[in-house]
Amino acid sequence: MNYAADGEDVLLTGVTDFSLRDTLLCGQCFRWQELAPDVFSGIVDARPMTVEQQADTLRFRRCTVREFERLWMDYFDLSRDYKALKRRFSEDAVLSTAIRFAPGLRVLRQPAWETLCSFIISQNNNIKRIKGIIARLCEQFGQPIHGQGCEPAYSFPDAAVLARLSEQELAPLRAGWRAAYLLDAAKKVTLGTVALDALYTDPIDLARASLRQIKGVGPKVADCVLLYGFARTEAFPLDVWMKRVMERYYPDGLPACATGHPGLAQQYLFHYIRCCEELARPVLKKEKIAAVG
DNA sequence: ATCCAGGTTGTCC
DNA sequence: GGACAACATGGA
Repeated sequence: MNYAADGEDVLLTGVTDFSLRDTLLCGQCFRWQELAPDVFSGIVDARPMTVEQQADTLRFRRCTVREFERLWMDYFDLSRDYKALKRRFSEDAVLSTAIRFAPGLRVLRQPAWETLCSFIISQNNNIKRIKGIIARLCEQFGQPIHGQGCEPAYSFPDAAVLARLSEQELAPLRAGWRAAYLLDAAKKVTLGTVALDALYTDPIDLARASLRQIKGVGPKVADCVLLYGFARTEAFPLDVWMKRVMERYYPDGLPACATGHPGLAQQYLFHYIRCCEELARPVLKKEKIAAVG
């Protein structure tokens, strides 16, 4: 893997084990938009970006090498050895299948506060609506940025900004009961009751307990935040889909080859089972079973 | 109309 | 500890 300036862009060549599409569309992030096949625009840390993939090259449009190293290298988890990781995971048959289904999947390292809010919003919600709520949150309360296109872009609002707002002021987001949870998160982060910086290094259970002081943060949301916002690959989000995976394939727990990074194994399994949902959906609902007699 | 969506909370036992 | 309804929105 090599990177260098190419005109106004940064060009990354020899990229392996990487799919921009699978990585950005698998439900771990909510602010990227596919402009054309394999061309995505999004905003990270108040920095708008358009990225495109062609085979084993990635182009970061209008980007300096310095910015690439400071932000995007980390964000896309480009330093991790996925090849070695996948080799080890593939000792297990189910994981091997899931990896072959989406070999370019990666776990992003997203901004912590944004990730916390995003996964509070995600609870009992669907991805399309999650994206809508987050978009409105940024438009209403974020800072306008001059983007790369003509449309105005907005940063993700700081915790301190949200902490001043009332539930009524959040009503236009149409976030339902989650609005109160967002405000509680904003207050606790602003006051330092929950110190986000410590969560990069705290023992995982301490980090979980810290996040769970926030109303609306239960075990699943806490682990999503730790995995996607802090690269804590020991975290293992158990949502409805992963519960089906565990029930169906791993009644005795994850295989030994996944120890150490269950969160990364989760990523392949989650994507696989969600895309092949006919394998996972319950055959019949209770009512229908009753009706059939 | 009813069910579901990357769950959590409060309230029972 | 586990079970279970309620919670707001919007799409299927």
